[in-house]
Amino acid sequence: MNMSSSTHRFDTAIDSLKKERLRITEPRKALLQLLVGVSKPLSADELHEALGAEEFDLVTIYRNLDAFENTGIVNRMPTESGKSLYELNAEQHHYHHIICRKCHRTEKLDTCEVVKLEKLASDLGYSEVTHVLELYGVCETCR
Amino acid sequence: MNMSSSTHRFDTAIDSLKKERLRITEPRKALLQLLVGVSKPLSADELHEALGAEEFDLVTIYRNLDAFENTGIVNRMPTESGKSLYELNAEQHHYHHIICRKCHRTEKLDTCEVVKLEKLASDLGYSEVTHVLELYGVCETCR
DNA sequence: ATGTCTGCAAATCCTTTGCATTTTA
DNA sequence: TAAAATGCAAAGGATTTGCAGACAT
Repeated sequence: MNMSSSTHRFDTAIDSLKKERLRITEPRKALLQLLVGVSKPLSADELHEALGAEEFDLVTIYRNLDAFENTGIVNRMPTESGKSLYELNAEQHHYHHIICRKCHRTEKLDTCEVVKLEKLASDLGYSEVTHVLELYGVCETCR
Repeated sequence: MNMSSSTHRFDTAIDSLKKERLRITEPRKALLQLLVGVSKPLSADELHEALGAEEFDLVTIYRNLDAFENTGIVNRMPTESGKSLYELNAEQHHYHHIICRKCHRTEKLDTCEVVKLEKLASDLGYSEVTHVLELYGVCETCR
């Protein structure tokens, strides 16, 4: 992730906020800055910590992640453990993750083979079809 | 789902319990009976309700679903809403669901195209690879 | 100026844990 | 009868809500 690409992703996100008439506040800027620079999905709590914890309230993080999700800026994904992870919605490229059950190491898998299933679903009459797909396993170092 | 197939699935599940030295109790029999006869994944709470609610404690449902998951009798899947759904593990046939965001109607999609991704993950050195995949959309009647 | 966003506190929802009692094998 | 499972009560963790004050437009 080089600087100009992060900058671009940040600007794009800010534009989305403006288009939705959402205000450009300090917490929102900081959260977006963080999200564009990060390479794996993080929980609300991890994002809160990464921002300094005392800086902004956890509730604000939740509310903004929610707002970001609604405007399509971030993707939320529920995990095996029941807690959700968030990542910037990389429109350009759709991928999934493999997550180690023990150390929670996370790596990208840069293919998405679910297109056929989505087609099946829309053939059944469903619209706005999206999916949540995560792979779980035990990584080499944890085995 | 005809009677003999339910019966068979029930017996198979009971056998798994015996093999794991888990005891065959009233709540477990009732829960399995329910699970084999049901066609879509249900939450712990829904299962509890379906069993009569006063019959057994919700905690018992949770503990048994957990035990069943560990012995491979049921699959647990986290959902967009943060709550988990459970279904009998149909070893014979792997499939996923499409869930309506509004009415929560659930239908099976009888293909799984994720095999390639799992292979990718094991090539990365991960073992015991499994996945969670759910599709979300808005069904015809809700649109 | 006004409607939106924030922080704080408290509530809610789902799930888990502790412990005394009952039940299964 | 010993180990495991249950029920009840209470704790826990993640997320949401209410409301008064602060801030962006």
